[in-house]
Amino acid sequence: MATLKDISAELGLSVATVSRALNGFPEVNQKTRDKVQEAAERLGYRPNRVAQRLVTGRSGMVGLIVKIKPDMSADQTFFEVLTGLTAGLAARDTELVLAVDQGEDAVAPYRRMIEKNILDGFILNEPVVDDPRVAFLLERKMPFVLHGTDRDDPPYPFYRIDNQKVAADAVDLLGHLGHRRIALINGRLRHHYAHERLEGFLKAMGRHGLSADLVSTENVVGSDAYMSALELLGLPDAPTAFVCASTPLADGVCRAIRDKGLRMPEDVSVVAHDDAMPLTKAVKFDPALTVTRSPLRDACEPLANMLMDHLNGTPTADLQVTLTAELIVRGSTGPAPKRGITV
Amino acid sequence: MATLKDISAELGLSVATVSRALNGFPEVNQKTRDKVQEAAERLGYRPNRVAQRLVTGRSGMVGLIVKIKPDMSADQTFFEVLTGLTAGLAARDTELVLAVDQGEDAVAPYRRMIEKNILDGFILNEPVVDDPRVAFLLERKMPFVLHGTDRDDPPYPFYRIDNQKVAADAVDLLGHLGHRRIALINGRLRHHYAHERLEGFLKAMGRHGLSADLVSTENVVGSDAYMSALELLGLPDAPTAFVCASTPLADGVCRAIRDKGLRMPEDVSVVAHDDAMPLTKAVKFDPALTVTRSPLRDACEPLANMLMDHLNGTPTADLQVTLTAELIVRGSTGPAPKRGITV
DNA sequence: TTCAAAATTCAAAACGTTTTAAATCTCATT
DNA sequence: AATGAGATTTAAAACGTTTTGAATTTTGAA
Repeated sequence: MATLKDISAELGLSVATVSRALNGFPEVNQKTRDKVQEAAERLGYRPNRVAQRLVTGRSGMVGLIVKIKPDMSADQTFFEVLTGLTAGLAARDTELVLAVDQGEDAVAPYRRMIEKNILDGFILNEPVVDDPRVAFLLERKMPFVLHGTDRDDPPYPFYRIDNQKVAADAVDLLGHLGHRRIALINGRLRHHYAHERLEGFLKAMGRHGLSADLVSTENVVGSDAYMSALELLGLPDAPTAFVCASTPLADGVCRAIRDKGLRMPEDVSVVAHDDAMPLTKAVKFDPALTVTRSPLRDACEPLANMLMDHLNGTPTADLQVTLTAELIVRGSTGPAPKRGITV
Repeated sequence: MATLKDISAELGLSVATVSRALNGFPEVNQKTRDKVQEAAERLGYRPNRVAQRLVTGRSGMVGLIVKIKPDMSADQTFFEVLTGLTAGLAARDTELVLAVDQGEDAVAPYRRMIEKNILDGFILNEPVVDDPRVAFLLERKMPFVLHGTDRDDPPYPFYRIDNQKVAADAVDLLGHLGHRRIALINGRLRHHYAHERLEGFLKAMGRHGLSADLVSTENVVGSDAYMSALELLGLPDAPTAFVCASTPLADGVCRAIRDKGLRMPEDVSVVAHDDAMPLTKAVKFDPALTVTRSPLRDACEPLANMLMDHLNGTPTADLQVTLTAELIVRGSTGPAPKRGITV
């Protein structure tokens, strides 16, 4: 493999000039630059990244630690995330190193990777409230970006959606349609996003002068949501609308509505948040699902770029991005039924 | 971050001695070694891998390029592979770098990674016949190990199962049970393993003096196998037994058998090869599936170790492993029915 | 023609480790 | 006390790059 020295010997130039010529420094003569580039091409020169990294102090690698949950099998989502991240990182000449979290202590794999001393930073996802990984990385001063947040006023770079607004938009839509009894089918409160959704829901309900007594949390999969919805629909003052934290949860809710002999949207309306995972497509629902939409895959490249910017010294304040999810009204929402429903 | 120089300054020793002490060289005085280790501990010394790699010429990273097929969603398998590989590599202080193959030319991502000049080797899987990636890596003299083979007499390290024997064992079992009309439901012949299975099937059928005219290839998913089996079962001289290349294919075959109003194993026997993927479990079949079994996840750690050995100069001949799959007889196979079946 | 300024190039240091070859130390033998 | 073998340590080179500070060449004006 040709080195800078080979090129410099070939052309009778110093290594420094060759380096600068190839790296586009302004102070090198155009003729020299041309010669150097030609020779580099001819000799098949490829910079030795290891040497570059030794001198720049960067490893050129960032870590992603994937948590393997025994119950869930990886869906296409994971590959989308992977594709997005590697694409974004490749554009900045950085590699993605993968490790596997096998359950134990959440920070253990991060500690291991840090001690190996080969990573410039991390990409974190699926934060829980006051995530211990976040605390650990902050303490060790290891750069990272978070997809989502783990607290209300985070001192680190993140890329998230406005989860309060997600819930509020859903409530506003349903409120304007005349619904008074609106239920929330939320995820696990250990996730910060679930907290935010709940808060947004409560505030919006308050603005509409509605009582927010129909709240179910800790729903993980569709069948949880199914059970929760069934129970809520059995109440004397049952909901006429559901706000769901995800499309899989909405799927469970829709099943419950059907099984109760109710129609959607005539009897009950449903709004869900849609991360646009390939498995449960909102448009595949019957009727198609009204959603707040924010494709997960859209987050990957920004995340990669933000991490690189962070490493290059961009101040944290400039790396805190909150997106607004788009509200897409489809067939699963309609005007509130004229009177209460009894089953 | 403490360096060797810091330790050497601290103790008034030379950097060389410190390095040797920490790396367990025999020529350093025990007292010195103790002092060095204590100081390293105290100062929190971690070797700078980049520097190590610059001098040793190794990057300490190997690549895995995952091919994303738009149709299939990743099953748990991928995570098992990932877990196995990272565990095996971590034990040898090596990281796994992931890249994504987005469809284009099969060798393109390998070329990209090679030109980046940061990988010591590759792990390849799912080879096709005369795999272009293999040809490319051989030509570039880039070390790799292959899970499976892409040709009959491979000049590279591999870890595979004896696919001819897989098919032969199935045929032998069925032959001894009195079956004369045995069908093969095979995968795509572009995969070398499918070739080998076919060859083993044909040879074994020949040994039993049976005509191997019931062969279906190019079955990718269960529904393909369903159609193929349906067609074969409609023939005048229909099969009384099926040999299937995988459990998902066996699932399709079983559906076809049921839909034809036939019983398993009374009317038709089924044997499949079982890579022990979590999605389609052989024991979940009714009756449980007779299989040749060879868990995919068992291959991961050996593969990682073989690649490391390969990098360390172990001759290729010592790194060509062929395992025999275990034959597990369960309820899906029984004696051939007394007379032919007509539907 | 001369000289200062600008443009360009250079030599050398630095990054943190491993490894080679040489130097020093220790200690038993003469 | 001198010798020499063995044990231990050292200085320095090497890996391939970037970068600093100095040196050289070129340019343009006086």
